[in-house]
Amino acid sequence: MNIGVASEKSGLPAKTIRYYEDIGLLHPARTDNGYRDYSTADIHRLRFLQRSRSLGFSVDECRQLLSLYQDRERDSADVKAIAKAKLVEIDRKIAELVGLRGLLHHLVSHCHGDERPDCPIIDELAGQGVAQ
Amino acid sequence: MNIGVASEKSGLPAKTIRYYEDIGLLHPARTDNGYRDYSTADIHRLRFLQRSRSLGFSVDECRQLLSLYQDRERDSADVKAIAKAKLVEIDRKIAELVGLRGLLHHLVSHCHGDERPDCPIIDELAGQGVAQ
DNA sequence: TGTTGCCTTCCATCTACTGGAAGGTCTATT
DNA sequence: AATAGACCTTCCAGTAGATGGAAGGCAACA
Repeated sequence: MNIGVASEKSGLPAKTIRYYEDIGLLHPARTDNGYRDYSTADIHRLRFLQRSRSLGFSVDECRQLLSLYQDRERDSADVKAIAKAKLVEIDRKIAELVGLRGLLHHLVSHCHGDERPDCPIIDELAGQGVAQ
Repeated sequence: MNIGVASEKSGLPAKTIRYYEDIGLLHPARTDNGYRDYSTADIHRLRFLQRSRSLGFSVDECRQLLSLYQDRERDSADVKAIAKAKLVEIDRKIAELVGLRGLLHHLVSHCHGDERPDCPIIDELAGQGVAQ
C-alpha cells in the first residue's frame, strides 16, 4: 500500500513516515516503480509510533518499546525489565493526566458568568500573565 | 528563589526554564545582582509546564492551558469551550495510555524464559527489525 | 584573597520534524 | 497519443523546542 494510504491509516504525515524510515524505525518494501509499499505490520508499527510519540515518549524510547516485541537477541529477563520500567512510566503519565483532568474539570465546573474560579490551586497558577 | 532551586522544584533543567522565559511563558523577577528570582506562583507554572509538556502537549497548547487560568479579557464561555476541548484531548490521551499499558502488561506477563510471547497484536508489531 | 559553585548572556548544536523545489509515475479524460 | 492532476521520489533548507559550552560576573567560605 502506498505512503498516502499508510499516512491516512496511521495518522502520521507522509513526511514523518519517510523520516521514520530514514532513522531506521521501519523498512517498508518497494514496488518496481520505486514507490514505498507498506504492509499491515508496517501500519501497526506506524500507529504504535504515532500513539507513543503523541504521549510524550521520545523517538529513542519508542525504538526501545518497539524492540521489546522483536529483539530475539536480547535476554528475556532484560526485555521484561525494560517493559516493567516503561509500565511504571506509563502509570505515572496516566496519574498526571488524571490530575490535569481534575484541574481542568474544576475550572470548567466552577467558572460561570464573568466570575473567576475561586480555587487556591488555580489562584496560584494565575499569578501572572503569559505572552500570546 | 534562584534558578537552581526552581529547577529542582519544577523538575525542569535551568536551561529550559530560561528558554521558557525567552519565549514569554513566564516573567520571573530579578534581584539586584541580576539573578532571576522565582516566586511560588512561578514554580507552579513551571511544574504545570513540565507536566503538560511531558504529556505531549505542544508549547502553544501549554500557553493556551495556562491562559485558561488568567486571561481576564477573554469571554468566560470561550474559556470554558477551550477547557472542554482540552478535557476531551486529555481523556483520549488517558485512553491511549491505558491501551499501551495493556499491551506492555500483556508482554510482561506472557514473556517467560526464552520464549517469545504468543499474541496476535504483538506478532503483528514484530513484523520486522528496528535499527538500534 | 583565592577557589568553588552558581549565576549571567550568547552562540552553536541537536532532535524531530516540516516545507518546498525539481522531477518521475499513474490514471483518467480528451 | 497526449495532457492534466494527483500521486510518488529525493534532496536541501527551515522550524520548534530545547541543550551544550564558552566567557565572564557574583557569593560564600577557608
